[in-house]
Amino acid sequence: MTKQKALLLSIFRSELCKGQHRTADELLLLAREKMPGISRATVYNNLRSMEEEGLIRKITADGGADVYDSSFELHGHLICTSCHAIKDISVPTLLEDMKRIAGADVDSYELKLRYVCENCRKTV
Amino acid sequence: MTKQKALLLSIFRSELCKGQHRTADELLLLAREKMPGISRATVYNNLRSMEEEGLIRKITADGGADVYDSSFELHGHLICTSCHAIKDISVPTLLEDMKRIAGADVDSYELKLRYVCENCRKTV
DNA sequence: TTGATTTTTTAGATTTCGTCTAAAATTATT
DNA sequence: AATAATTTTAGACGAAATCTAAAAAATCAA
Repeated sequence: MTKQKALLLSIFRSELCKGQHRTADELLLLAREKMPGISRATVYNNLRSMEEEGLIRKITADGGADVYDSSFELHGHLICTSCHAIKDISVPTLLEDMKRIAGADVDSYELKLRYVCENCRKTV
Repeated sequence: MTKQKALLLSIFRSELCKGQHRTADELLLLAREKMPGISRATVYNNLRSMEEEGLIRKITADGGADVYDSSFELHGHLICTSCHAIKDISVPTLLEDMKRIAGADVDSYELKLRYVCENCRKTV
């Protein structure tokens, strides 16, 4: 385990990322506060390996950059089509349901639910 | 309705796109067979407006380019993590289930199920 | 229809995000 | 300690999509 990867893991486990969804670029900036010279490629390399190890989860966002979250549990995302805010949502039986419907061994899923959040609903 | 947009719609409704998932670039090439001068920007413009009108659906792919499909019904996608092939899957009650679980008016969803397709399972 | 207004198209530049490269540094192995 | 394997680094590179400003086309109004 390199210092760089350990740093990224600690960032994910810190309050900085609790319940948050961070872009690679944000994570690069957070990492550089502790380790100024860390390279962009290193952040991307480690994000990839951490995702492959199941330590973090990548959400392929619609418009902008991909976003990472640190929670271990598989879950869905509510995405506001107006302000683009993302909220986690637990969907307990979805994986099992999908295995049954698909008739195949589904390994994981990515579920994005589009809606308009309360805030935006008010201010429109 | 411009000729360009009409052409793109006809391509989506033709056999060329039935049950297929096409990238913007593929659609540009298909369009240029009929209208050689059509611009890349025009294809992107119209894909966006057609998606906003609900005529087509955009799937933000993990690695490569976004992909569009022409089917009207909301549905999920089974994506093979080995060969990246995409298959449609009908998930009848998902939208209603999600509205209930989220306690909010979910407008639509994007569901990607990761699995290894039969072909790839054999050849590993 | 004619002229004015709005919308769309076009070509190419630009931006954004992420990957690749090759050398240097670090880490692991013998 | 010497060798091998892995990771980091800086910056170049690439793919995908958006932006720009001018031209063309479509729409609207009289």
